[in-house]
Amino acid sequence: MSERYNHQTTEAKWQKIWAEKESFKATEDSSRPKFYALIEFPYPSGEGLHVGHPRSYTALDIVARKRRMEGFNVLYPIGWDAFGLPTENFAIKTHQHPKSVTQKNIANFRRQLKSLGFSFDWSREVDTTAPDYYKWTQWIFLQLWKKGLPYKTNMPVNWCPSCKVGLANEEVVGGECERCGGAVVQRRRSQWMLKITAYAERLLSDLDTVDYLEKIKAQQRNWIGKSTGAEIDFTLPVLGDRALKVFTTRPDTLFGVTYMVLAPEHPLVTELLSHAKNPNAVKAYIEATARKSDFDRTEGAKEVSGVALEGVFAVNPATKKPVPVWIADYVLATYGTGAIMAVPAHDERDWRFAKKFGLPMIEVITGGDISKEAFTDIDCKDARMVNSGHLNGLTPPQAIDKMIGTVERENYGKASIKYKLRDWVFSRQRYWGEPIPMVECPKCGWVPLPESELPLKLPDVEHYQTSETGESPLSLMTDWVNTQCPQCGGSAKRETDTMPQWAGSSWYFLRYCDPHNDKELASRKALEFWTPVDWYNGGMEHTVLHLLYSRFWHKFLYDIGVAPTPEPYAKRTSHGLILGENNEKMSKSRGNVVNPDEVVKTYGADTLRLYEMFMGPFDQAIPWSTNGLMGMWRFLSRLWTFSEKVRPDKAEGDILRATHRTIRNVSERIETMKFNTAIAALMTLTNTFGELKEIPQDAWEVFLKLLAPFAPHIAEEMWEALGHKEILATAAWPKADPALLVENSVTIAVQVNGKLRATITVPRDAPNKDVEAAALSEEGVKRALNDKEPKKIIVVPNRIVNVVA
RNA sequence: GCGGGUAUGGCGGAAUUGGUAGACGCGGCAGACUCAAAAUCUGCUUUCUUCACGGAAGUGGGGGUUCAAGUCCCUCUACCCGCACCA
Repeated sequence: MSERYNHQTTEAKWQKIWAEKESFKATEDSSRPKFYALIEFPYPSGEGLHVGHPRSYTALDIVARKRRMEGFNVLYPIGWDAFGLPTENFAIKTHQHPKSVTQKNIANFRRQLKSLGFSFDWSREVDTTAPDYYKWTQWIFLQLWKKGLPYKTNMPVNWCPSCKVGLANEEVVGGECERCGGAVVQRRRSQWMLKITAYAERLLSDLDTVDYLEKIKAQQRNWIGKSTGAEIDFTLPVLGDRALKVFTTRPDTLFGVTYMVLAPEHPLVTELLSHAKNPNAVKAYIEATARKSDFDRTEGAKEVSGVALEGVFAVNPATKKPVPVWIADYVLATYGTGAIMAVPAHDERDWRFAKKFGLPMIEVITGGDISKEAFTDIDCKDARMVNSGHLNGLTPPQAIDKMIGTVERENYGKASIKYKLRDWVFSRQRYWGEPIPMVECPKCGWVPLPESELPLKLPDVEHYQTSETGESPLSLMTDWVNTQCPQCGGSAKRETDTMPQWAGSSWYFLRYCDPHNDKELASRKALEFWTPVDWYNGGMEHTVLHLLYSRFWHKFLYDIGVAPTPEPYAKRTSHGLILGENNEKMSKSRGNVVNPDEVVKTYGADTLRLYEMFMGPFDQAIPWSTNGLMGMWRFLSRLWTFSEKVRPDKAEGDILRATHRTIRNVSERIETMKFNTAIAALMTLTNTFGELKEIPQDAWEVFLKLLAPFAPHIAEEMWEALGHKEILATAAWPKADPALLVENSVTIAVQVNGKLRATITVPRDAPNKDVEAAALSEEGVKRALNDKEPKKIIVVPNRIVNVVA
């Protein structure tokens, strides 16, 4: 063994050995329990790997390596989520084909990941842009079509003028494009939609069956946004008593309704307009709101606006009295029924609106002061119904139940549930995505491609730029677009929009189970063997959309008998961001980006892996520290010198106990993702070894096994130096002996009136009397007692003595 | 506004879940080695006070429960993340 540790040769050596031995290849071997560890497959950008990627990959690599040593049959796969905008934009800018850009980027990512020594099964690599992969993405779309889940509709879409692409609501952040940060405008366009709302209830309730971090579940619930209440019909005399349907979560306040509000886009508005005395003012208002972006509408929330439909009234079904009808943009066309009953006394927005326009208020719940603010505390002790006919005297929750009964009995409404979740905008006017396998025939309408024609390959095109009108680049490929209707054989046109990037990532974890299958998405046998994913780790930025979309697709695949389980991921955790050294988000423009290649070259993959796990709690954002990184390098260099001190002895006494304590600590802390303290435990044992002249080999071997998941290369090298022929990666994980976890004697604290005055060392489980006597004979205790008699002595065995004086 | 979270030395952070606050690492200081520097090694390193022994204070602020509180309860403050005119 050379004196100084050479990480470059050692790391290359072991990476080669693992590859040659196929040490991490997963097989469907049912003699051992399976474990499926999953990380979010990367988007292979031109910038190369970010130091944030290895944080997640190392964490599950540690878990995967530990599981293998524990005897599990482990699947830890990797692939590329390679369709998408940045590549396409880069290709346009540099006059290359997106395909070749993608291939280059993948090659670079593959090299970088391999240099970090992750125990991926490289034989199962998938690439969402490969035709034999997206064939199955398209196949899933055809299955969705059979069940009526995709539909095409003309709808306002968020349009990013700079990316020239329609965006899902989820991709618009604060009125700006999530990708480029430019302002988003509204356009009307025909778009493919997926009916994810049909799965809203199951996506919500099945969260109870999975082990996700609580905050992830909370975000999913929040996004789905379930509200229970009632739909109530108000009749509109001007339209011959046709109903204006509203949704409310507060049917108890029905007697407090003083006006109605329709969203400007509500379908009844046009008809009602002709009955209003002020049609021009109303039209002007509607046009003004149409010009506003969603962002302006919500950002201007403090300034309420609206217009009355003068002369138009709706009849409150509870009181039979007419109330005026208004139009205001604080009511959203896209939620509920697009219309509300306004109860200004008990709703903050209605209260603000009524104040501004001088509309009346009726208090129907006591307990607040509605002249100052809306009273909305439904669970307030003093809250009782008033001015509400048969509801008077009830608490609001009682009144809600009773009113729903009344509404249903008297037949002007029904109990109802609404969700915030909206259908998924599934088409993009871009080139670099999966073609949607649909054909539009003038006679037959939208017709799916037969499955035998899949994959529908992306044609090569000269220009990738979206046209100014917003059509996909594929629309310019007339040869490709013009085709025959699969149903009637007549001339027809292909869909030229492509799928969003979310499509390929919604099922990739299934493909890993059987990545080379050309008959099926994956064989039922392989899916039954590997799924569900046992542990999925990824970033918080994907805990809403990617998780929701992939759960949706998975549930659908379960329904049609493809996936064996209703939920794809048994457990989901998240890692925190790695910030720049200046505590800001890493970015080129801030000049604080750390390049993993350089770290690996200078300090080695093991140092990087250890450092990223040690830098702080795994789920928290944490700034990079080059000094901290060097500390890890010192730790490994120091370890290296210990090899010379190893003697073929058996550990005894304190060293044996320290070793077993470390086994327990490291084992537990890997499972709870407390990697920072797991490494601290390894360092503590290292410090113990440092004090020894000779290190017993059995203790040293245990240490190397514990180190192996974290710093696999150096651990293998030192393991081999001991004369082992089999690699460490497949050695057995050590078990802590409970008998060795307890000390023979314990040092316990002695307090006087709760303050530490001395420590005493006594035999484990010594009788309380002996412990008391030892405590009282301590100088520090005597001094603090100052000749006073103790009133009471509390002894917590093996922990603490507190003398109360 | 709603939901989730955080607050501990100069810094990143530990604390067996109510029992010796500051593990581990970084940084700093002193010493050894060296012509010198780097690297390495050895010690010290919460603050105040004391020549010293020792003592006092201390986990964002205030209050409470307890023999005992970073940990439990009440209350206030600050910051971070997500969602947000969602009826």
